Amino acid sequence: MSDGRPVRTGRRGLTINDVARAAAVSIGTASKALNGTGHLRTETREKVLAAARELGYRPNDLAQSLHRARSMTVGLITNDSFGRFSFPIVEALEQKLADQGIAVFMCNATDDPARERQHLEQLMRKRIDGLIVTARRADKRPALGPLVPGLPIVYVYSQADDDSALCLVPDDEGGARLAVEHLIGLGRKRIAHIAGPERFDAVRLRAAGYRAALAAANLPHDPALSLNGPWSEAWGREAVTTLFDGTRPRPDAIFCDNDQLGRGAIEQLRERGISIPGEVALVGFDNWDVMALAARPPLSSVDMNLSALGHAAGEALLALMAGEERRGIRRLPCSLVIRQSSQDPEGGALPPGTEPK
Amino acid sequence: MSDGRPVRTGRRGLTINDVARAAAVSIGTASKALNGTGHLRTETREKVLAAARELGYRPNDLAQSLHRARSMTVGLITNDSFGRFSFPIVEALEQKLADQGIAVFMCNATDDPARERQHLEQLMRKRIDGLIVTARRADKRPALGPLVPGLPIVYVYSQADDDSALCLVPDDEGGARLAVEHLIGLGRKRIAHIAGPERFDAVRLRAAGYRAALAAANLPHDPALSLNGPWSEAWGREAVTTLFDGTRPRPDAIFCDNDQLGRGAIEQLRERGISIPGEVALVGFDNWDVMALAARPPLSSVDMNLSALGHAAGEALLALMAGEERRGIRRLPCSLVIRQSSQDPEGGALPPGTEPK
DNA sequence: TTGAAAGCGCTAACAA
DNA sequence: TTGTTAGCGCTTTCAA
Repeated sequence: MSDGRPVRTGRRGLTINDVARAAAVSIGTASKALNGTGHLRTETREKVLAAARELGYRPNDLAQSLHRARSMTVGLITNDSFGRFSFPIVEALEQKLADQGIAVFMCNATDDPARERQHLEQLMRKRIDGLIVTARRADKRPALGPLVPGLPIVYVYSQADDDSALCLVPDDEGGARLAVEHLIGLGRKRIAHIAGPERFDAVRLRAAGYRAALAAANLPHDPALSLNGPWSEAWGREAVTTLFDGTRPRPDAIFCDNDQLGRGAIEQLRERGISIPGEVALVGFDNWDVMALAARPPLSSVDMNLSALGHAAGEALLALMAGEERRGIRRLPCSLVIRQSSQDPEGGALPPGTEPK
Repeated sequence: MSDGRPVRTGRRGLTINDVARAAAVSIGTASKALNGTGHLRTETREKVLAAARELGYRPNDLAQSLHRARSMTVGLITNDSFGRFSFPIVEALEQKLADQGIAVFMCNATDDPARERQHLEQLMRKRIDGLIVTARRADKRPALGPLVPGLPIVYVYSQADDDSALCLVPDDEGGARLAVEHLIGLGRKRIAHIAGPERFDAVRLRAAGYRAALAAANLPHDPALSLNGPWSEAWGREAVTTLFDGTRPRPDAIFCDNDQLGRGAIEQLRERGISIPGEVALVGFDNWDVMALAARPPLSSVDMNLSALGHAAGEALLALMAGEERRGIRRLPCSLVIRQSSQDPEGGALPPGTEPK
């Protein structure tokens, strides 16, 4: 085994050379055996494999990448201080890529463009094969593409101000329509909308979906029933107070732009002794279980299918990396999770595109 | 510029060779200039740097790592599929390491040992310089060290069943003591404890802290005031119902093992018309803002300082990577965030180790 | 079917 | 102070 040279020291691992020597073959042969390439006698191939296993050999991806000009890594730049929305996305994404042997560098930029640049620079030095960019909300952000021409990029839960960019976002409008159609299906006629801050793209889209659903059912749209405010439970409560202040006909259903608003609304209704879903049915947005399930009664909610979004993002990045051309904004469907707050008391059939829970 | 050889094709970047040629120096000189090593005339150094900038040269970390046997990457294996706890940790950690030019591979194992092994294998092939392991709860897990001898590992918010492992966790016992001492400081004598499931290490430690604080103040420990149950708001509500069922003297304060329990408790007290903090003061655990702030009144809570934990983990990993020896369990201090649910109505001085908010 | 050798882009030891 | 060169561990022609 010893050949007169100094013993390998430090954390340096075994090389393919060691395997070749142990198997008494050339290094080229060992490489072919290990990679399943070329034409080799089965016997030789197995001899090498056995030696590798025996020695506990682990190929060095760094060296491999150097040669192949593919690092089998991608970068992930996130601006959601790693929250509730990006995590399910990232999780699915990571899984999808790991299945292809691709590892993900995680970088948090926390909305600091300088930090983002710095990360991008680092990632490029590591020769990433692709990049995922994700953010807190689906509003436009400066595109990264021009900084790194040729690098495949997918924006997910995030949109770039560049038509040639590929962006994956939930279909907010469709999700809202789903919710409101469901309420209409319950026979409700006066459906209020407790909405988030209007500067959010998602908020405007959900409002559009709300109005579209009303229009499709020939229900009038009463602007007095749409209230915008912050993303908080407190606003959900306050909005209910306003809606039920007696100056206008009471709504018989409420669509809320997120589950915190929904929960606040439910609490306020409960305190006023208004029955749910009897007098007022509710649907929230996000399907954040910790909120939706803790509400009394549990809150129906639109699910953005973030895992599916992450999965799709992984798939899209792989496609781009394979040389495929993709661009534009893709809106992925939401689904509706029905809980007690909007349960049809009659137990009627569910509208299509929904799932009971 | 053209030297007769074929034009560089594909996504292959510029090499140090290109820079050297552009600056009309040798490749060795270029390397020294770029790395700030060796002795070079300032003029030459700047000429090289200028050429590099001009060309938009980015060193190839892969090649560099191959040579230096340091990849400047670390792996992060997480088992918290939920993210709420690990994210603040990971965020701080990533930042700490990025500052040192180290990038983090994020791997989600979702509690599947096979997946974890697979990830570890991948990471080793990428020649990571270190590994962080994090989990959902501070319970013991099988150590990874034996699988990858010599690799620096830090367990954070997670403990390995191996004395030689380095584990960083929040000081649950100390945190609980902080909370209960605060309640005692408010003059409360009968302090209940709404606890999580007993199989959790953290739950047992918090119970110990609770008892320790009582003992230190010479208050009796009434077992009837300690109730274990699931981590849900529903259990928080139910526990209050039990505590106030009239069969025992009423508590005048409650310490809850997390903020969901705390919020449930507050809601139930509110429905019973019991004033907070007047009749009953409360403190929760986790300082999960979305819960603590939405409660009425806002819930005081123990903060595990997860960012500090992440920062410390990064620092510890760097130390291990630098060859330092560290082992054992380190418990990092929690702090107390006081809100209305336990605000001293008199506005007295705060006990030490706490922060108002 | 196997072996030899030229590089992938970079660093560091040694020469000049 | 600068240039030359031998690798780092691996893949892939091209010969044998």
